[in-house]
Amino acid sequence: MSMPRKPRQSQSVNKPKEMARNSLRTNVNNQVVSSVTQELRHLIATQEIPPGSKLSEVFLSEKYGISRSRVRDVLSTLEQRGLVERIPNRGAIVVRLEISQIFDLYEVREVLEGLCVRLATIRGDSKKWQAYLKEFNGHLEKFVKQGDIDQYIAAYERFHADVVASTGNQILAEILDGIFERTQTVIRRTIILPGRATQGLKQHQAVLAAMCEPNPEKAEQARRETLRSAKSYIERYQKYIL
Amino acid sequence: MSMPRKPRQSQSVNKPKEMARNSLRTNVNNQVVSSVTQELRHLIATQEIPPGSKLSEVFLSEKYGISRSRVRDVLSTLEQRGLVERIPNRGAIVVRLEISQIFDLYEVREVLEGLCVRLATIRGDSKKWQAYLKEFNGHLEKFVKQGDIDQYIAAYERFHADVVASTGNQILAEILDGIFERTQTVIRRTIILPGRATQGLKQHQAVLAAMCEPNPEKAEQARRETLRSAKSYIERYQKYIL
DNA sequence: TGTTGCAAATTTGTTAACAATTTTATTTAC
DNA sequence: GTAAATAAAATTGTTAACAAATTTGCAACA
Repeated sequence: MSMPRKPRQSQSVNKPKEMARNSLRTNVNNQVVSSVTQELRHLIATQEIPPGSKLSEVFLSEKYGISRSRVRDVLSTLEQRGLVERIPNRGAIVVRLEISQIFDLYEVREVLEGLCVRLATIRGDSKKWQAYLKEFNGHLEKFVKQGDIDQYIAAYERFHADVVASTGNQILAEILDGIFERTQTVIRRTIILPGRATQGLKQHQAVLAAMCEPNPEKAEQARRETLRSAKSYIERYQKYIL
Repeated sequence: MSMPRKPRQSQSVNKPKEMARNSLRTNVNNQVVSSVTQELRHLIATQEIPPGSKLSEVFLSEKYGISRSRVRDVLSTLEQRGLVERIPNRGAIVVRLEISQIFDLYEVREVLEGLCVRLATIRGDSKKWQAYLKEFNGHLEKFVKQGDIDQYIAAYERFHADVVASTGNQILAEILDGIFERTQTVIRRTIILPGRATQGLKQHQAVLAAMCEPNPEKAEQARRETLRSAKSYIERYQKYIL
């Protein structure tokens, strides 16, 4: 009734010119643009570019050697991901997370991460979780006691990525990714609060133990408890986090 | 460390030229672009533009009277929302939802909608839920028995919007919105399956009863049960839905 | 008939120039 | 000196023209 062409039936069997599908020029340019997006996402998430910073179009276009139009595409992406706010005729600035939004994000994160470990327990390989549990009980505990937070975080992030992948749920993965990049700084600031790393480790161990049984519901509950706990730390120490 | 300008301290108290902040031209154009986005989102979500349809840039630019660049902005937005797939040099086509993605969406939806009613029960006005319960027990039941599905859906959507708003969680609202527009057709096709509307109504009544008590956890569990039930209907009748 | 090759037309991707707005710098008046 | 007015510079928004790729139409040929 309104569209130019109806859907096409799934193409004839052999595709004659599949080779040219991803042409050189377009592909290279796409790659550049998405790598710039990737880099900016990272720099903003880690606050290497702090909230409130202005992202100038000409500056970025010169820095990354792409045209201003491409930069605008990047900024649109960042805007839709909630990392940047664009004010008409005044440009793009890195958003500053309100404390209320942090709590909102944690409420959502709690149920999604809970779902995550439940599905991973059901669908993932139990032996894998046993290996992680060993790691968490072993040298990770030492790292935490020694205050080597970076090692702890790195190991945890590997585990987490593995859990998400094990769910086999792409939608879930994407949503969690979006939440993660908005809470990354908060997470890192929470983990260094007094007693938090130790408590967090203990809670992760509980989650892993449930995953090994395997007891999906128990793992889900344990994971949710972890996040409620983190949230209450943020509430208590919010002056130091923001 | 790398950016052109550091964040600016929150402006001096009086803002001299606030009037011109949203200038006419920019504002009008923004409005047009976002209304086109809005319309296309709706047309795709309701499958008035069916999956597989090609969205031609020149066609859309002529139809809506905007330049091709603006159309491309719209298409980027639709792409990021997962409604459209863009193939380099070949254009944008409306995505066809895989059955596995539908299940993924329902898994996520289950926990998020559960969270939703729990928070609404805690934070919303109990009297409001009592009014809805009355409506659901009264003439909505008649609508379902008479097979007046449109009335039923319309009433339910009003209730749902109210629940989401009552959570006061903007993040949750946005994510659910994104999920909703991708599952809208599935929802409408599920509701007309034999016995589904009646069962669904009964389950909604159970949710509302729990919200009236008020018993947040019970409401959450009931809501999740509703979605598991819908999901199993989809599994059983997937041949008729896709 | 149908299939291969080629040129024309269409469509998408990109950029550079222009327009509109905001910001900064300078001048002027008190 | 301070503040308002004004001009210049810088920045964002938009479009139109160009480049590159894909699709289509049409012969030529088996």
